[in-house]
Amino acid sequence: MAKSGYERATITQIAKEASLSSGLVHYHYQNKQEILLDLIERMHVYRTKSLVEIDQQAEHEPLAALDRFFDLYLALDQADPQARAAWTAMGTEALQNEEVRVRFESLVADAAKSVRRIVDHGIARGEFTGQDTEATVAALIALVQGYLFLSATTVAVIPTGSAARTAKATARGLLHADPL
Amino acid sequence: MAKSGYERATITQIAKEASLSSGLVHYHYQNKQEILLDLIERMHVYRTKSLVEIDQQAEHEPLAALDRFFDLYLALDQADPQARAAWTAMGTEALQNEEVRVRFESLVADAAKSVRRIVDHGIARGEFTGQDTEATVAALIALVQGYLFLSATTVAVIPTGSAARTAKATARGLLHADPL
Amino acid sequence: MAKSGYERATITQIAKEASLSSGLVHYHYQNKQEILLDLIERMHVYRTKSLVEIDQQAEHEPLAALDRFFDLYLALDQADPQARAAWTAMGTEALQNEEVRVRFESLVADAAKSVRRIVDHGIARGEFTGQDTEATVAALIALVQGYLFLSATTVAVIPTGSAARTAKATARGLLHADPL
Amino acid sequence: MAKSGYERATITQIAKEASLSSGLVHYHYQNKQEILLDLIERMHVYRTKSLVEIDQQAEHEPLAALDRFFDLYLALDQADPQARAAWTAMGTEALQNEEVRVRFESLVADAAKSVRRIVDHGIARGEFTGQDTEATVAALIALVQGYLFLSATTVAVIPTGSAARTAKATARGLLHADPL
DNA sequence: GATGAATGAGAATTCATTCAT
DNA sequence: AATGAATGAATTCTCATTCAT
Repeated sequence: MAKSGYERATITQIAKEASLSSGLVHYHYQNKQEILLDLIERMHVYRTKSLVEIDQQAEHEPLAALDRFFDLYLALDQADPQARAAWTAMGTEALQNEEVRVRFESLVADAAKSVRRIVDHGIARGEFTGQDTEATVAALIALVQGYLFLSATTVAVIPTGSAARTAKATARGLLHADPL
Repeated sequence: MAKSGYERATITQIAKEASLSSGLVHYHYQNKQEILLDLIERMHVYRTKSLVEIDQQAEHEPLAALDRFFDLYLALDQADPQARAAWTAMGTEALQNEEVRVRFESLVADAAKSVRRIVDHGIARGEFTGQDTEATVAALIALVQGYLFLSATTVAVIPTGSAARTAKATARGLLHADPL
Repeated sequence: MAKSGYERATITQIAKEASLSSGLVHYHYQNKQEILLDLIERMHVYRTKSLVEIDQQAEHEPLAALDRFFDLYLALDQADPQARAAWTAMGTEALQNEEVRVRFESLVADAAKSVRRIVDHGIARGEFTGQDTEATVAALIALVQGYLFLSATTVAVIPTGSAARTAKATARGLLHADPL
Repeated sequence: MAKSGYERATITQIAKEASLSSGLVHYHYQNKQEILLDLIERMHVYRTKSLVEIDQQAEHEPLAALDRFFDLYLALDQADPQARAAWTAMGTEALQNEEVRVRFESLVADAAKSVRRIVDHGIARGEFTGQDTEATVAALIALVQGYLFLSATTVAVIPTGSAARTAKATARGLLHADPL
């Protein structure tokens, strides 16, 4: 699904890639959508580990925590490229499928919660300034999602290599934090 | 395609919605992909009109031009909701299809060009400050794309109503421009 | 479906037997069940013609009309064997499928209505005697259905050749009519 | 199989309903058909007990024996509803499957044998009159089978509650026995 | 230009049956 | 005896595309 997107990924291909029979896939998952929902669940677990660490770091080093957040979602070298592609596949299907949308939304909400923690602590510590925290958090999340999507489609406009770096710089500008 | 996405839209449905027969659709378009490519082309024409106006405004009122840019892509009340949905459908298919990707990329490039003009003029006029123009432009485009996508999927995280307003505020913070 | 029953009949087989592609079958029928429902509808039309004639005859020659009724449903030589098999297939699926059940029921109701007409006229003319008309009609319909089913399954118990003749004799006994 | 019919009943469902694993079902039965054949065999044993009693009663009280026969197969309150449904499932599959047909036929033959005994004794005792015993027996069996089937499918035509009662009345008419 | 029936290549899904444990 | 994962053939259904009219 990460490779081909939800629609184009066939059960047969998925099975073959996992060296399974197609029947077995349906033995474990009632239907194709369930595979995607499980993928989202696994993504949740996968990301939660890192987000917990970031949450801890947020308390004392909010700026470093923010950098790490961007690295987690955007850094092409560090972040699992499969995870990036899977994230996009989920989001894409969420556009058409209510059940997927709801689960994907909670994935985004998790990320937003961590960002909010970072921003709150940064402001509390005087490292960031910002009026509308809500809007800032939304902007940072949108930034991540936008970079993620554009780096996969519009190579020329958003130089892929520097998505995380650019995001970090943008965030600093937005939060009036010390520049990179 | 805007309604259901590229994959889920069937030729028969498209034909019915246009009060045509499916055969006639294939008389005018060689295949389904060509319909999408034509849609992208039409989107290009459709957006070009507005972008030309924004380009003109950029010279003397860069901040107002920027606001108008966000309204064009994000404002739920002003922007054509079909256009928003169509944009997302194109982008989604661009993820899987090289030919679509290339055309979609030029759509994004058009938008990026306008933003760059705005930023350049704003800096020249002393209304904006910013070090890395390239990064700023990329950030603003990513912001638009991110908001567009998230407002369609994660209702709770990004309050749909205020996407354009939030984007405007973010941009001001990023460019050190006068706040809203 | 008449040959193999509803479940065992595959769309592919049905298509092949009609020299069609399986896709075309689904172009005309939304799903397999619709084929059966159409078959019931056609059976209704097919039987209605004969039942109308029987209804007319019932007025002046109730006994002859009754004979003709049995011939219509049971006579192995006269009745369309495909129609007999189709009737059984419908009834069988009606056991499991509510939508089919309802339509099949109205098929049976049509037959019952004709039988009631015959019995009523016969009693009015003094050719039949019988106390509980309702029960008699039900018995005659059950008789037809039972013979139909048993002649298809239990060759030894119900000698197939004489189903109609036996039914006629039974009906005479039941109605105290002149014997065959 | 009684619940869903032979085709729709899956081994997994059967196993679950019996609190077994699907593998164990196949340990005891070579294939699905064998389960049905065993069901027929069990039905034979189950019915034989009652038929033996009816056979005994037939000698001295043929009319009462006949009533009991109808109650055994048709009475909604007395007869095991599962047995009724199972009977129908067997019969349905017998239409398509020769091996099942043969076994089901002997089930019907058992019933027919009892009915014949009843009729013979009734005539011998002067309680019944009838010319063609063979035809009368066939009619009574067909009546049972027809009621059984119609009461499961055509609720409106055959009032379910009174199947046994109606059958008894019909039989009396047919045999010129004292009315109910 | 226009229609819509027709095709056929998949796709998801089901399920009896097998088999390692 | 018992489990339940695993297989794979079969089946329904979808849909882009073609084509006779």
